[in-house]
Amino acid sequence: MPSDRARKIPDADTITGPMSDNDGIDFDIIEMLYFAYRDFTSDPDAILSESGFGRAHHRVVHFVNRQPGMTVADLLDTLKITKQSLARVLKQLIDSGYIHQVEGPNDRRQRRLYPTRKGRDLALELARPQSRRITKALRGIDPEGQKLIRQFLQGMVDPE
Amino acid sequence: MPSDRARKIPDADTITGPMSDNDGIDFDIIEMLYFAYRDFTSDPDAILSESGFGRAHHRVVHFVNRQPGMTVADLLDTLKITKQSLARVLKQLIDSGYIHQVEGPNDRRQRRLYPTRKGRDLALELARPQSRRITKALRGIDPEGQKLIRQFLQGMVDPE
DNA sequence: CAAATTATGTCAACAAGGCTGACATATTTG
DNA sequence: CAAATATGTCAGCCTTGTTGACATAATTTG
Repeated sequence: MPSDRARKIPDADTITGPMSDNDGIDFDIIEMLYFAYRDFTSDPDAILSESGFGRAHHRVVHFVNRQPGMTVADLLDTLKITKQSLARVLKQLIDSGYIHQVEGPNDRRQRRLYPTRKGRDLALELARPQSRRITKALRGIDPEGQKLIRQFLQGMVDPE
Repeated sequence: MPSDRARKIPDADTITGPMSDNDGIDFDIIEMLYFAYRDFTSDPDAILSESGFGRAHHRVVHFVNRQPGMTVADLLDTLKITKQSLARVLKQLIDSGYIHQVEGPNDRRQRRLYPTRKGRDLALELARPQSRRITKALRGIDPEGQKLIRQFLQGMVDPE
């Protein structure tokens, strides 16, 4: 049932020319970033959906494995989400044995986060296809070129 | 109320060593992609939230501006989402005058999508901060290097 | 031409993962 | 002791994805 609001002919306020890199805006890179990230996350997403976890769990597992012993506050700073959002997924990861909490050694209010063996294994399993994708994309690019790519990606991040 | 399940001392199943690039996995690039994309989308997100739109609207406005006259099916192929998801945001964009539908010239079932002036302006406004960010990240990288970056990003995308 | 296929729209329900606001508790700090 | 800090939790809301089912108009096919 195509909507009855479709016109037969473009009216005066219908733009027909494509937006292209002419305007000094690099639409190609903008789009490539979108597609690259979409596919980059698709591999772990597929693995996670089997365990009933999602992308949010992936991030938490990843960063806790990268920096075991980090506090909840560290994680909130890294992810830039609210503690209520974090609490939901963190609780599930703790309850299902992927992450342990340890009382802070100096400050007993803190909950230091550590992966379990199971948590480490999951993090590695999720990283593997992403690493494969990156390796493939870097194929044929020499170390200098790879350094430029890192520099570019780093330059895209807001300075802290 | 720190949970009563926090241990005082890491037990046997607590991994304390960080996951690092040793395992042949490039965790640095994995993380940089996450941070880069997060910040890359933050600029348009901030603009959109003022108009009551979200990231999904951004994508639709972007692609319709990139290829005016594309059909709904084209858009579904590009975004790889379901038509029900698309319908929600597309309807809002049409109702608020950012996008027009025109009956397909050969196939009258089709709804060709075109931006209005307002839609084009929005797409450009959203692209501008992203373009600025890219330009900044590319600063000091010569054309050959920029080509490698494009090659890398393209290589991250699944072949169609 | 009748039947099947295609392009699109729509209703309903559900899930993930963001958000805000408010409040509670334990611990540390001044 | 009072204030600040680290964390947890309840309740509700929003966006944006999902599935399944069904409807309509137009085109294509046998």
